[in-house]
Amino acid sequence: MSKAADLAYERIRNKIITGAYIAGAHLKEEEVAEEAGVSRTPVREALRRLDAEHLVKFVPNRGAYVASWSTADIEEIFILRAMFEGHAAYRAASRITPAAIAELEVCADQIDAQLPGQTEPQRLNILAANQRYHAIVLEAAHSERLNKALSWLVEIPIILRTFERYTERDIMRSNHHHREMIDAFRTRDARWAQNVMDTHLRAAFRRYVVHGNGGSR
Amino acid sequence: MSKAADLAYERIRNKIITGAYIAGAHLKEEEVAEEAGVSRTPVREALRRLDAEHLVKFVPNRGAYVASWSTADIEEIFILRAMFEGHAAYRAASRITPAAIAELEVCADQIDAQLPGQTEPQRLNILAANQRYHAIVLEAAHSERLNKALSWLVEIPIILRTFERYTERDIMRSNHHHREMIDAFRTRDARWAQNVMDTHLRAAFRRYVVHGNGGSR
DNA sequence: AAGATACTTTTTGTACACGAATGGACGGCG
DNA sequence: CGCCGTCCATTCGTGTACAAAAAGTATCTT
Repeated sequence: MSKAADLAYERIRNKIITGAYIAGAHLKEEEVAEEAGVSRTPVREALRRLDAEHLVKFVPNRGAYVASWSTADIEEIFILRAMFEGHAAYRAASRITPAAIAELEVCADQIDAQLPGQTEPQRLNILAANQRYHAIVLEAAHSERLNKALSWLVEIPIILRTFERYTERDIMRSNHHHREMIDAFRTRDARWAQNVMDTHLRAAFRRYVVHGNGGSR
Repeated sequence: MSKAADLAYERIRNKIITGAYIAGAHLKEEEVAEEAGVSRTPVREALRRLDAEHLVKFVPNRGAYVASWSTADIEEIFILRAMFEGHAAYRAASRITPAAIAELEVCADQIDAQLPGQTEPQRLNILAANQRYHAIVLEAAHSERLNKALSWLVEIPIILRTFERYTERDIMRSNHHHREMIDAFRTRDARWAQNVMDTHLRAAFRRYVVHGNGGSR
C-alpha cells in the first residue's frame, strides 16, 4: 500500500484506540500531519478512511473530530455486532479448517493459563488472546464484506475498555463460550455456533451496561 | 458539504450505478477529474469514499477499479441486507411516526396505481416508489449507523437491476409485503415488521437467483 | 527467434500554495 | 450594560506541480 497515507492511518487509529486522542477532540490536519511526519494530503486520506469506519466524525468546513458514543449508540453497536459475528460464526462452521480450530483452542488455553493471577500483563494477554480468537472466526467466515463491516463495530475504544470490567468469573464464562463454540465448529453445527456467539456478545454487553456507562456524550 | 468532492462523488456514483462505468473498468483519476470538471484532489477523495462503500476497489499503486460481484457475493449481500433491513424494520416499529406511515402508504398506493400498464416509465415510477419506501423505513429506524451500513449494500448495480426481472405478479407480492409491514408498524409489532422485511428481501433474492446470474466475474 | 533488460510512458502518491468558509474577538451602537 | 455587526485569525477545501512506481515497449543478447 501507499506508504505515507497508511502510516498516518495507523498512527491516528492507534492514538484513538488507546485513548491518546480523547473523544470529541478536534483533529487538526496540520497538527496530525506534523505528528505523523507527513504532509496534510495523506492525513486527509487517513481521516477520511477513519470517518468511514466511524472512528472520527467530519463536520463540513471544520474538519475531523474523534467520535464519541452515547449509551444508545453502544447498545446499537453491540446488537449489530452480535448479528454480524453471529452470522460470521454461522458461515465459519461450514468453512473453518481443522488448523484454524486448533488455533482457537490455543487461544482458549492461553486464556485459562493466564487466569489465576489477574496481574495487569496477564489481563493484557487475555485480551489479546480473546481478540485473536474472534479474528480467527471472522477469518474463517471468508467474507471480506463481513470483515470490513465488523471493523467499524469492534475496534471502538469504549468496547475495548469493556474488558476492564470483567471479573475472573466473567472471563471464565467467556472462555466457556469459546470452548462451546469450538465444539459447535467441530460438529459443523452452524446454528449452534451462531447462537453461542450471540450469547457470548450479549453477555459482554450486559457486563458493560450493568456498571453504568462511562458517561460519554 | 464540500462542493467539488461531493459533486465528484455523486457523478462517479451515478455513472457506476447506471452502468455508464462498467464493472472492472479502470477509473483513472485524471480522466474522471476532467469528466467531473474538478481537479484530481476531490476525485481522489470521492474514490476513497466509494471504496469504503465497496463500489470501487483499490489496487495499491494502480488506482481504482469499479467493483464486480460474483454470485456468492450477491448472495452474501442479500443475506446481510435482509439482516440489516430486518433490524431497521424492528427498530422502526417502535419509532415510526403516523406521518411516516402515511408516506409509506402513499408509496404503496403509487405502486398499485402504476401496475397495470407495464410500460417503461411506469416501471421506473414503481422502482422509485419502492426505493422511497425502503428509505422511509430506514429513516424511521433512527440509526445513522444502520444508514451508512446499508448504503453499501443497497445501491449496487446488480441489485438495482434485479427489479428488471420482476413480473407483474412479483410486484404485486412485493407490494403486499409493503402493506403488511405497514400493518405491523401500526400495531407496533416489531417482530412482525422484521419478519415481513426479511421475507420481502428473501423473495427478491430468489427472483434474482432463479433466473441465473448475470455472469459477472 | 525468444527471452531478458533497460528505457519510455503512463498513472498514482505526496507536497505545497492559494482561496474560501467558519468561529471568535473586538468595538460600536442602542 | 448588553447586543449586534464587522474584522481578523485559524483551518479546511482545491488546484497544481513534482516525485515515485509500475506497465508497456523496444532493443540487445544468446
